[in-house]
Amino acid sequence: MSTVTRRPYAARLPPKQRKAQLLDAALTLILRDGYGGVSIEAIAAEAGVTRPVVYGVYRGLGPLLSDLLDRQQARALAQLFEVLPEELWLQDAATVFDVVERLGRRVVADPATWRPILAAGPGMPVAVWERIDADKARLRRQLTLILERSRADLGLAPQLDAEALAHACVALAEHFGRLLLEDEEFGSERVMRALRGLLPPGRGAMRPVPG
Amino acid sequence: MSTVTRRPYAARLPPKQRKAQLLDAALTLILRDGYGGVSIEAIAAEAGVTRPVVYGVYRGLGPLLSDLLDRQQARALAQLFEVLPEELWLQDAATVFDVVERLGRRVVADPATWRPILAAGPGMPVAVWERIDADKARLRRQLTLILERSRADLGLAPQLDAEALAHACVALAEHFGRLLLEDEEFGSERVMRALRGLLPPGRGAMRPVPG
DNA sequence: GTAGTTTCCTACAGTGCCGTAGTAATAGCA
DNA sequence: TGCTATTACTACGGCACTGTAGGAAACTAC
Repeated sequence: MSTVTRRPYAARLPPKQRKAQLLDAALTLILRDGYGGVSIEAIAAEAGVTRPVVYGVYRGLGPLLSDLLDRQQARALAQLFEVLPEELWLQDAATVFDVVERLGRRVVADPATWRPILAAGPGMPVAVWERIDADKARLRRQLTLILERSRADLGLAPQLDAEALAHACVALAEHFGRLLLEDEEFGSERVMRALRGLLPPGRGAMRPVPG
Repeated sequence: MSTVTRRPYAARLPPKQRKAQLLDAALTLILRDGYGGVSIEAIAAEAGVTRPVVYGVYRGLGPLLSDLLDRQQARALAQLFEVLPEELWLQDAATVFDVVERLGRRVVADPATWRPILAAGPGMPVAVWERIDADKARLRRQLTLILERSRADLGLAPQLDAEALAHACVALAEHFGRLLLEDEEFGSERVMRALRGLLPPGRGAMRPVPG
């Protein structure tokens, strides 16, 4: 009479839904424990399922994370390029600030997307880091073009290195984005106020808006 | 006749020298493979020694890294606060640029110290990250004081958030420092030229130096 | 209700690293 | 030359995770 207590069956799901659920579980883990706590084991546990179930739909942790990255990347880039479309024209300092403000709003409105990207912190797997790094490079290229186009209107000196400025902008965006998400001392209103102070008559070689 | 091949004895060292050697080995690993490859196992191997030797002088990986951090932190902070002493007075834009240039020179002159700090990348242990984060906070505090003191001379608007500006400066310093060390496209002369373009008449709400 | 399919679980072998107990080699000194 | 302290090595048990093989449950359709 050996009633070996068997684990109760988890809900049966078709592969597609199971995949989505596993990605959600992985994201939850990342948000709660950081990247360090991510493993097949942990993801399975978080989803209330055993490891073989994970191997049933993903060949391993790499492919799973890659899939998660695809999803998160799509979400993040959509928000980003909505605010920074290729044909964007920064006609004056007010426009610049508007862009910054809208970016900030996206970040605080959707922390589940942005925290794993901005609050990189320690323990991030190499693959993830490389992916994010490539996206930052892409963003910089786009921003460089935008800045070149808006150079005259923003009063940027002709010899100014637009690519370097793009580097600076992305680095600052990343840092202040992180501040928005992580720092309790810097609430979003303070960050925005500070940026307003740093930016229009201050940021870059920007001349005050005439009129 | 069982000649079980025994590992040749490594040179015998007193604890103090052994410690130094292990720290060097750990640093080498970090520089070569990134933080991801750091473990007692790997450090011992890098030093040509077995694990128990490591446990003989350190209670574990944590204490070892902590000790390494002490050493590296001292080196880094010494360079940093030499350029940014507490009583520093940023009397004009030229002084600002001078500080930036000197910082850049330190970084490229001592990559072994700065790469593990700036080129954080993935896989960094939490303890290391927290330590570096705390140091950045300390740097920001000091910079905030310096900026407050120099506020009038730099023509910073009275309502400008000096702490936020310090955040921006440290983030930029970090990013361009990394660029100096890692990016082959951005050689040190280009980074410096770009910073010169971004800074004096551009950075912050800085008025051009009169005269 | 029974056969077939899908989905899940248990169980095991394998790997890499940790930490420690016990033993062997070396170096310095009598 | 031998004795002793110091320092190193071997060998083991343990943990957490990985992947996979094989069996059990649950749905589906007839």
